Amino acid sequence: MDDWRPPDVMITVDLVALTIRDDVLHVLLVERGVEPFRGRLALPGGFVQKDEALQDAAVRELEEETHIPVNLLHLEQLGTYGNPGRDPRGRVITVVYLAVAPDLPAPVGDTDAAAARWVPLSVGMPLAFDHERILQDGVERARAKLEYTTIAAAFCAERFTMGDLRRVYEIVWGVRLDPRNFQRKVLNTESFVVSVNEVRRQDSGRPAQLYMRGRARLLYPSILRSQ
Amino acid sequence: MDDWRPPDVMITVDLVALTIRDDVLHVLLVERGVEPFRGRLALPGGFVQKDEALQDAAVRELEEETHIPVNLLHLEQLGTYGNPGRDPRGRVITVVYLAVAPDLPAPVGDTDAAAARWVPLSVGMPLAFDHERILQDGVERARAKLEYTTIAAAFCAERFTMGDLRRVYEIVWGVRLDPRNFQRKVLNTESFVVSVNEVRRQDSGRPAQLYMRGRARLLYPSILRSQ
DNA sequence: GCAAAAGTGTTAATGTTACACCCATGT
DNA sequence: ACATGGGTGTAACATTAACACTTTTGC
Repeated sequence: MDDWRPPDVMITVDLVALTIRDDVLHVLLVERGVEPFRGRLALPGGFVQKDEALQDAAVRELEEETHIPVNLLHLEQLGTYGNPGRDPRGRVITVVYLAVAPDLPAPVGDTDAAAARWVPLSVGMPLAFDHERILQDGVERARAKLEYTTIAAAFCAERFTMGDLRRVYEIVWGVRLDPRNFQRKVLNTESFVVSVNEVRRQDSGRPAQLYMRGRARLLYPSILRSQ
Repeated sequence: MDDWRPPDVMITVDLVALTIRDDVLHVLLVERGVEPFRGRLALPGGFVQKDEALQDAAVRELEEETHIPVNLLHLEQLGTYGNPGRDPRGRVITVVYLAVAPDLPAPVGDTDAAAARWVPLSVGMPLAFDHERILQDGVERARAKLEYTTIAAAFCAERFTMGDLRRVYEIVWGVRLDPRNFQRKVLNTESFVVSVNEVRRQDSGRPAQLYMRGRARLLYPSILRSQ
């Protein structure tokens, strides 16, 4: 028992990064350039570096691939996946973070082949490793958290209208919500959003009030999925 | 970049195991026999073995310390803690599982000093490593999940009364719940509990109907903490 | 009979849903 | 003028909270 050494393992951090683009939920994916699963799409990620906190590694990976300001991001730990055999190269345990980001105008200059890209989530595409399962878990987490947290605002730009926020719920849940009841619920929740006292003109219809994210992180009462 | 190797890390699995004993929430702790933190209380845990799934490691550790039948346990991943510096021996990343168990009569024979023991949670006792923070997170997770899952039944023995179940909520949340409203809510939730058609006499009062856990895992509507 | 806990029923307050209606813009 | 989306008000309905009351035991 004295000479016993723990088995060799490797730790990676992977990301389920979600955004809404053109009214469709998108996930950030990279195309693998090396075996195993060469050419297959995979969640972005990489090894945790020496003396690097897990969440810092997630932020670093995300900044390498996107250029979204960190203050507009929602980032939380999703779970850890470590089944033996999930990576043919050996025992690789991955700590997965869920990131929710607004759809910002794409930064210029990043067009090399290895770069990550936003892929619409609609189709059931094959991913490398156990990433399909992880992606499923991430989407389900986001869906669940819309109900009782203010995570929906993380899908919106810094300033957004009530319609923008409602559209997040409608797209992620795939349902229709009554705009009038929705607005009342959001405004009745202390500090979910704060008014900017400014309006935004759109293609049609009356200009909409603008809001910013408030301090609140939890919603009570929740915004219900059923309706 | 070709010769780069991922940094050395060690993976452990730790447990926040909770139960209710004598109407007080208890956590399973071990007294450390070696440095660092020798003599200090710590969460039970150990290294993940080669080709062992993470949850299997958690079950193994729990069975080594307690002898609770696995089918009566609730077990879920709580989170992964990997800040550099959390363990003075090197980079140790721990995947923590939350276990909820009924308070079974203690098995005979296990009385050696290194064995884990149930410790009442009331006092703010110093724990080894970052285990205080982890324990806090575990208790908060259990508190939150009482609202919208059937996890409360995992604190109860195989057969339990409505009063037993209500007492779980009252103890874990530290509140009083109306027995009449509570019973109605539980019975109105399909498959939260199933009746055994048998009663249990107690020290005083009318004998209570017995129930077993149902198939349901999620509660809708939730059981509210406020009231 | 009395205390204690289980269990049933009723009412008031609160929250949710559905929808009528007005507002401010582009075309 | 009309279409479109924003925004306000209200009534029907469902859920929750509070509590009066009965049941069944031990002492």
